[in-house]
This record gives sequence, C-alpha cells and structure tokens, in this order.
Amino acid sequence: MDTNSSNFIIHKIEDDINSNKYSEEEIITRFPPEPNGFLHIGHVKAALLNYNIAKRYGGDFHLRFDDTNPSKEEQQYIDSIIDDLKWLGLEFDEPYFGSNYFDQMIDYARELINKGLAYVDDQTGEEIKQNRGDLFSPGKDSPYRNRSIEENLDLFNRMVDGEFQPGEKVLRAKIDMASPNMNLRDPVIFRILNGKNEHLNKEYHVFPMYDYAHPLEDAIEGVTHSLCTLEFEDHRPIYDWVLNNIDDFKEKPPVQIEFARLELTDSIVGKRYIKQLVDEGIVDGWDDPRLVTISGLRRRGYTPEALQDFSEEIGISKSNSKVDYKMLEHFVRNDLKNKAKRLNVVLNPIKVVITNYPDDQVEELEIETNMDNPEMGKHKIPFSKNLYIEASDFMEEPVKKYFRLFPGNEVRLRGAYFVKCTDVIKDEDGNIVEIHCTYDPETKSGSGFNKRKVKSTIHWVSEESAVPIKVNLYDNLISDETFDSNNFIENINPESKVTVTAYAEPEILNTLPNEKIQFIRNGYFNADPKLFNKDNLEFNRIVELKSGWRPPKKDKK
RNA sequence: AGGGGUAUAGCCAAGCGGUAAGGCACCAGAUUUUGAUUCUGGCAUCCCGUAGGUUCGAAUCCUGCUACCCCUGCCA
Repeated sequence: MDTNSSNFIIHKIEDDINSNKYSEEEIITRFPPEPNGFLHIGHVKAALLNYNIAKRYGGDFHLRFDDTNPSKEEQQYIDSIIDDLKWLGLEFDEPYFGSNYFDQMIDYARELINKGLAYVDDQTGEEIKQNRGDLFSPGKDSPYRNRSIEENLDLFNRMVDGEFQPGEKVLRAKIDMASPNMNLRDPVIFRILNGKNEHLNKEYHVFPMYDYAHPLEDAIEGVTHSLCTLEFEDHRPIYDWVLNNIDDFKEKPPVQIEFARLELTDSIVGKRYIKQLVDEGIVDGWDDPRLVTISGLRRRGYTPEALQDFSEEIGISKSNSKVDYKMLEHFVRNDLKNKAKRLNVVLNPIKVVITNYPDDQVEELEIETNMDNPEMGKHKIPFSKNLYIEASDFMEEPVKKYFRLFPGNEVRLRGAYFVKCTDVIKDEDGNIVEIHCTYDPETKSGSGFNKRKVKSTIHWVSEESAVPIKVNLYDNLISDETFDSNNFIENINPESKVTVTAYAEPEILNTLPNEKIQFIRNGYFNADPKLFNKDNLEFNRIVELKSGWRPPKKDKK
C-alpha cells in the first residue's frame, strides 16, 4: 500500500502491536480539523497519513471535528471538509464531533476536582498571564489555588449552570506553576463562554480548552494513536496528564505522536494566511484555483490521485522542511498524461496561409486523441488554407538550435502535412501579419511518407473552424523568497492570474465540465466546473508541460 | 531555572552497528508526427551539521559544540 512504510510512526505502532498492547484491528486513528476554514494541501498529508495507517492494519479512521471554540466555527466549513475528504478518496462513517462529549468532559472535570487536581480560579486573564511567569522564571501560585474541594465543586457547578460571566472564572488543572514547560503551569481547562453549541443545538456556559478536550475526545473514541504536528510536542505531557488522572482511561491511554507539518515553496500554506487572502478579497474565495486548498486545487484541475501520490512521496518525518512545488506539479503531470485529451489549442495565434492549398477546400483529418493511450481513440480535425499557429512556433530570424518554423524551413503540422515557410507578410509598421507556406500533399499524416524528415511538429487550428475559448493561466501567488508572514500580502504576484482568448480545434466542444485536456505543448488544462458553459468555454491551466527548449530572453542591452 | 525538538545531495526522504534506498530537480544520450512522454546513463568516490570518543567496524552508540524550529491564548 504505502511505500514509505518504514517510518518512525509505523515503528511505534508496530511495537504496540508486537507487544500485544493492541491487535491490528484495534488500531484507531483520527483526523481532527477545527471547522474554522477549508482544508489545504497540508491537511491532505495529515488526513492521508491517519487514514492510510488505519487502512494498513484494518483498523478504524475517524473524521472528528474539534469544535471546542464556538466563536470560530461554521457549518459551511464542516460541509466543505467532508466534501473535500470524500473527493480525496477517503471513506469514513458519520463524522464525530468533539462537542458531543461536552457533558462527559464536565463530569471528568468534577473527577479531577474531587481528586484535588483542578481548581476554580477567580483571577482575571491579565492576572493569570502575569502570574504564569516567563520562559526563564517560574510562575506564582494563584491565590485561589488551594480552595477546598467542596468550594471548587460548588463554584464549577455554578459555572456550568451559567451563574458567571465570561472571564470571571476559569477551571484550571493543578499541576506545577514552576514547570519549565509553560503548558504545565496550571493550564486552563474550562472557560466560560455563553455560547450555543450549534451542532448539539444546546446551550453551554463552559467550553473546554484544547489541551483538556483533545485527549478526552481521543480516549472516548478509542483512538489508539493520536498523530499531530510538531508544535504540540510540548503539549504531550498535558495530554498524558489528563488521561492518567481519569480513571476510565488511565489503563490504556492513546499516545500522541508528532510529525512535521507540510510547507511548500512558492505557495501560501496555512489556514491563517489563506483565510486572510479570502477575507480581504485578494482571491476569489476558498476555492480560488491559485490557492493550495483542496477545493482550489480541485477547481484548478488537480486529481485526487495526484495529491495522494504526492503525499506518499514526500514522506513523514520530524524535521521542518519545505517541499519544492515542482514535486506537486510532477505528480499531476504524471497522473494526467494518459488521461487527458490532447487537443490543438493556440494560445497566442499568428496566421498562416497555405498558398498552394485550394481556397475553399476543407479536409476532415483524423487525429489520435492521446498518442500514448490508443484507447482514447481518434477524433476529426478540419484542415484548410488559412490556419493559426502559436506565435512562439515561428521565428523570422531563428536563433541557433531553433527547429520550428522560420523562412525556408519545413515542419510538420501535427496530424496534417509538412509545410515550408516561403514568405513573411508585414504591415507598414513592420509587424508580421501572416506567414505564407506551401504544403506537400505527399506528406499527409499516416501516409507513411519517409523520404525526408523534419525536426519539429507544431500544432495548429484552422481559422474557419477555430473555437474561441477563455483560458486562465495561473502562476504562483507568491515566490518563496517573498513570503513574510507579516506582510506577505504586499508580495502577491499581480499576474498570478492572466486570462487570454485562445483558439481551439472543434473537438473542444465535446468537453465536459471538469474534464482534463492537454493543450498541445501548452500544458494541462481543466474545464472549470464553476464557470463552465457551452457557449463560453473557460479553462484553468493546471500545470505547464516541461519544455526542453525555451525561447531566448528578449535582447538584453 | 528555561524547556521541547530537528540536522543525510539543490529540495523531500530511507537508513535503527556491517560499509549511503527511492522520488523531485538537474545533466548526457537513444526513440519520438507534442523539443512532451518513454528508455538508458550520470548525479553524497574516506561520505551523513561539527569536534572528539567507544568498536575489528559508526550516518547509526557516547560526550562536547554549532545551527535552525516550537513554547509565556480564557485559540487549535
């Protein structure tokens, strides 16, 4: 299944299986997003990691919404997360919700109070902060730290009942105000928020904090291995503390294992930053094709297979790293090369006239839809006297090693004939208006002609039958060097999206929404399902083709 | 009285005491009706952040050092 199987996480799990702590089928993993935004490529890595581990052992995988902060969470995010994960290819039962366990969490808090391990603190937020100390000096005990169990219980019950205002009181774990680990300096475990839990449709006056809620959510669901990102390493002691102090779970608590989050060059990964782009209207929405959100990548035309392969290949480790964006692009190309229709589409046209071709003749030529995948069959393409070719496929004064069209040179028109450039027609300002060529009827595609060879094949469309289409050419939103978390918005590439009108062969009219098409020599494109309409076709470029040759830079003086 | 992590090629990443997998990128060549794809070869020649140590043998074990990342929300 997964090739990169021998990593440190698998080792730990395998140890647990070999020592009979768990049988293979008992392994349960979970992917726990907070529903406060859309999923992105980083979540793909995390979700797939958890999912593939559960699959590997025949255990269970849970999608669980970590919805402990009602002020940030919205139904639209829950919906999108489910949709995106299903699209990615994950299969799971009804999602779990952390908020379903609020009543149990409140009960467990009473257990902690009864054990003298939690207390109600009346300090203000500012006082708590002051007394926490800092990285180099210990904190000070709260004056309320030694209240009696009875008083704590009474106060907590009144918090739960809604007798107090937000900020008035919190419930804290009684651990160690002098711990070198800040997370252990009596962390707040319940705060007062007079919010309605939308999902449960029930009023709550206290909401649990992540550090308290997460281990309990895992334990309640029977999760065995709780995989999270590196920044939670310092939280592992509190994770363990909570479970070791609750009788129901102290026997066989889940273990937290951390791995490095995904970073990608030339892109903005990170919900916080993506949300800012969306909120400020810099992109069109969470599914803007320039974003590395799952929905953005999907709209751009990326496939689930490509994301899965990518995710597999980047591996899992604990070192902070930044994966080259080219790696992602490689896996879409790789997935699409045998799936996409390959059509002649001219992005930047220049007119060609075949001077020795009959004026009104139109030939219906047959052309393979994907030369590397004969199963995709053939389709018809009309050929006539007046054509468009790609401007970059012609050079009036060719540079060395240029073997496309130039005066006196002969090339093949893909699926048609050899043509030789005889003339270049210009207007009074010296701009090229059209290129005149002659064709050789003997060289018709498929005729087996082999008396002479050409060094290049170029794509074309006939002027009369060309279908104008709208094409969005995307570039990265930002370059790796310009990413600065404080003011990255200033460095957004204004040309990250450029829309051009292109000319396509008529076969494009048989395109379906979301279908992938390779525009010969111009890369892979996706029929944007959101903008798709038969009278006004719009495509997004997924990724460019690799090019063994690029036109030389404009003369640098 | 700070604590917790991580260092293997341009970028990811295997490796778990027996003599540096794989992928991306890149380079060279072959095939090619897309300068794509495909194929072949080359890409860490006393080397695994660094300095020592243990060992017949070290990227793997030990010690010191250095660099980078995370932590002082009633966010997750």
